[in-house]
Amino acid sequence: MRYWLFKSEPFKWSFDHQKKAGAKGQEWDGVRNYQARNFMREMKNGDRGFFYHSNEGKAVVGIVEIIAEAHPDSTAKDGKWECVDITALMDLPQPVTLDAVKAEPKLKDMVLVNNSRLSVQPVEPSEFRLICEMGGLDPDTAMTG
DNA sequence: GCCAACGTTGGC
DNA sequence: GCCAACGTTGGC
Repeated sequence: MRYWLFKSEPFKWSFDHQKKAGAKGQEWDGVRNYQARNFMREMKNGDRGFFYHSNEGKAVVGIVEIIAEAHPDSTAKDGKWECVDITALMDLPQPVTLDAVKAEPKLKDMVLVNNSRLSVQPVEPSEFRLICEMGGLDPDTAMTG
């Protein structure tokens, strides 16, 4: 099991939208960055991820689960772009802001801090656990429950 | 709204 | 294959 982070501008696709998509989930389409695509190719069903609001909010707001592994992006004209499907699992009771992440020395190596433009990125299990705790969420429930 | 950082494109 | 020009992302 690996852990990830999905970034979205809330006015385009927010965690509320994601929750309304329900258990059938939604394609994480529109990614046109090779690094991000390659990470999606590594994802497995059941992997967990953070849902992060960029620009407005700038905070980790919820937990998602991968429910379909990489497949062609239906919004791409050619076949080289792929995406996964994700479903919303739960909210973070307290969103964990980018400021809070930057203020925590244990999180200084997060991709979120060091490569702010990458929209799909891996998260270390220790980082995932800590952010769950900071957000008031039981890490075991969020990570495996 | 600005701009730094980064990725991509295209001329050579 | 290099690199300048351009476009986009996202923090501020």
